[in-house]
Amino acid sequence: MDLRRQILDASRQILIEQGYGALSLRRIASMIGCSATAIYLYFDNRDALVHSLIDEGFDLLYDRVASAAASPRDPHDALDGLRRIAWEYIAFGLENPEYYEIMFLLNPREMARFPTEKYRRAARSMEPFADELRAGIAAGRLRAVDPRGFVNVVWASLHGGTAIVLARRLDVRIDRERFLRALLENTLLGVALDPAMHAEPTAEPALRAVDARRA
Amino acid sequence: MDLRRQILDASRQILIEQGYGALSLRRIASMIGCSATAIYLYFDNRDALVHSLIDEGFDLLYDRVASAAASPRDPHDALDGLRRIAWEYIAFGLENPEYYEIMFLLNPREMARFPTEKYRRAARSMEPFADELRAGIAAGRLRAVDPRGFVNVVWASLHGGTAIVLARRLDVRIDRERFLRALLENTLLGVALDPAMHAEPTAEPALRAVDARRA
Amino acid sequence: MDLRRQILDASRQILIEQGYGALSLRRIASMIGCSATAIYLYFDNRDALVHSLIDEGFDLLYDRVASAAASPRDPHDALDGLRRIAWEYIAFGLENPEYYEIMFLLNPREMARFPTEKYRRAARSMEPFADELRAGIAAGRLRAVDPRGFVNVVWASLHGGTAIVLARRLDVRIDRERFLRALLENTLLGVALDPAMHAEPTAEPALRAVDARRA
Amino acid sequence: MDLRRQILDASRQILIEQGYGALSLRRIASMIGCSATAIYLYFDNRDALVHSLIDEGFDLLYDRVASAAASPRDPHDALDGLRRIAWEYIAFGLENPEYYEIMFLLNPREMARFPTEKYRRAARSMEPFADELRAGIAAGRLRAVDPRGFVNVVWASLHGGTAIVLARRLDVRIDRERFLRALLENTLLGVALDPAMHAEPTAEPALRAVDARRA
DNA sequence: GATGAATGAGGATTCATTCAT
DNA sequence: CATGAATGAATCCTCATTCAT
Repeated sequence: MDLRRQILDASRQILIEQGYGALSLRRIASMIGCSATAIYLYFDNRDALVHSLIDEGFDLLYDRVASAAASPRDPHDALDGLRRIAWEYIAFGLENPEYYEIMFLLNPREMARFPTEKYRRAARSMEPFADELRAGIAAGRLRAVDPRGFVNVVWASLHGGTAIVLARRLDVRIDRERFLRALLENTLLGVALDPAMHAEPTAEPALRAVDARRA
Repeated sequence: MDLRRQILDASRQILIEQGYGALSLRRIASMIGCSATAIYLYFDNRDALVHSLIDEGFDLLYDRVASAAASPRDPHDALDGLRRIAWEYIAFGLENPEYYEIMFLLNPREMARFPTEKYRRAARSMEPFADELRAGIAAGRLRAVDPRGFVNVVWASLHGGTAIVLARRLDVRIDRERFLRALLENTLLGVALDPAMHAEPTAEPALRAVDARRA
Repeated sequence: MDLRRQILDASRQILIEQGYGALSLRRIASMIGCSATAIYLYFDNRDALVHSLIDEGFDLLYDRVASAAASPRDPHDALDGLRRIAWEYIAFGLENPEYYEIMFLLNPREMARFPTEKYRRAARSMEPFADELRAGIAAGRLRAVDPRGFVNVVWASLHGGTAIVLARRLDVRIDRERFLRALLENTLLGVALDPAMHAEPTAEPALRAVDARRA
Repeated sequence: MDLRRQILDASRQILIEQGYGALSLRRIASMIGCSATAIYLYFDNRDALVHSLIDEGFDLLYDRVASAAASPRDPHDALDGLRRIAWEYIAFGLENPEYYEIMFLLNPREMARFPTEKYRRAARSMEPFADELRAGIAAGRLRAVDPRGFVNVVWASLHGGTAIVLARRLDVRIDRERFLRALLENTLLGVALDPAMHAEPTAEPALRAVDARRA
């Protein structure tokens, strides 16, 4: 019924199945079963449509990350909060490759048409992480580092890991979850007071879900 | 004269100036001044051309990284070798955005036509790093970790940092070099025996060169 | 409030600013702020709308020409009346390029859908001129010519001059007003009893106004 | 065989039969029987195609006018040369309405994309007339007037007459040829030494040809 | 080796118009 | 009186690719 919603969903599906390059108005229309011109009733043009998708993606990511930040955490594990937030970021990427693609992987040239400012919202996604970090430092649970700098460092690591997995560039013999967990743990070392705390990673529920879906 | 060479160079130039989306045979041909069909004499099709570029890129990257691994290092700094190699990877990405784009940033769906195996060569690029790592561990200069796992972790970090910078998604107020150095130092923490060794980052020559070129 | 009026006015404005090719229902509607379908409540279709504009234009032109014919004239100048009327025609064209375009310049094929008869009203616009001419001949102030034939000759001249100016095809080094006056004087030679009466053209108020508006 | 020639000819035919607004690449292609994209092998884009047509038209017009200027003339008729040249202009317009349309009648807004300079060639078409005029004045056969100014005046008249006829806006009860001849004679009055020379117009061969073709 | 001619599929977008409300 | 939803046809144009030369 809600054609606008249908358009956005069809776009995401095409993104998932065929990639950004295949996201044409015609294809969207034929997938929905409406005329290509109907899309113009809801979006000014193709870019505006992608734009809306990007906005949706950033909202979704922020909500997930923020809710992870709001969830209860292990009081005996100083890194637990950071870990949960970081995992949520990764899980978002793996569970919503179509959003992640247009939000973070889109060819820099392709996205030149989109207002740079929009992409700054990427940084906002890491704010809950920054808050958690500052709180930990203030409470003396975490090593004192420059919060802003460290947030970017963590973001880069998470992004790198997510991108590599999504692009299926990881050696098939490597267990994805172990890889991502090792990446995260290594990254968080920078604020860990006691490196000895880093035990073997256990099964990560968020990733299990992704695996199940993909299988 | 060597038309094949000209084609590849023109392709790279288009990639640099206009991005992957603009890489069309027609454009390549008109830039060189030959006919579009002439390209088919040297490449089976458009994909094969990109393929060759990717191959070249991987060769180039490997050479740089390998030569960094072969260069003399500070005997008093256990991380010096790893650092040099890692920096070389980053520098390659920043200096050759056109190669890096098709090698690592290309939309996963777009490149579905390329043999996945080819992309495994990405891993090979990190072999010199792995060698250095194993040597360090064997010599007791580095903390004992699973070399293969750690290499992937480092790769993810480097890739994330490089990708963020290339996509110009880093907050403009953040100094790029400091960001990348912090990222690298934080990543190498995992194998550092003595965390106290991490001093303030100094100017990084490789990045200076990139800056100069971009300016 | 009067939507019909608003539609017509918006159409004229689009005609002025963007030309006939840009006169689309969608554009009209968006300029007014109503729906495109609303236009169909007042006009059968796009053609009918243009039709109405043409009608308006012919009415406007006739009124101006007729009022020029009714204005007092120099009793010592036998051509004064003809001159005033002719100038009014030219001034109408230059001041209302949007009307003039659809009335007289519209591609003959484009307007095939409009009843040819409508365009015959163009001739009616010259009737005051014809009357003046007949009166002058009857009074012996003007050379005896076939009125109907001469009216068409004058019309052709005026139209040619107006069209050339509106299409901006006149060499920029040529003064527009002098050009038009020379054209008019030359045309009126045919009914002038004494060619010596043709003095230097003085400033023409009607054109001054147009100039002011365009500047 | 010569597709470029075919494209131009088909374009002219569409122009004649359906007008400028109907001149689309698809229509051209389907008329010829080739693909629409084939047109791009010979013309950069639609504008360039029209451009070529305009160039052809101006060349054709100039050739005709120039050859009229070169033809022998009645030594006893001071206006004979001017008359022949002017008629040739009119005849060109009536015989080649498709050329005349894009050269002189094209909507001013539509042709904004074409270099203004091109349209200056319109003036060049009147040069043979200007030469003849100057020669006549120099020889004392014609009344001394400002040649440049008078040329424009004549051009405006010819253009007006031609445009009115082509647009079929002339009252059907008026004989087209008589109308055009009257227009021309009246226009040439400005340089005639002896107004008494203007006899009844005789049949004009050029127009007969047009009539025959149209019938 | 290299080219020119040609194509079919597909790209985004605009338009006038209809219909149910 | 007015609208919103929707469409089909049309617009120009770009692309990778083929084929005969």
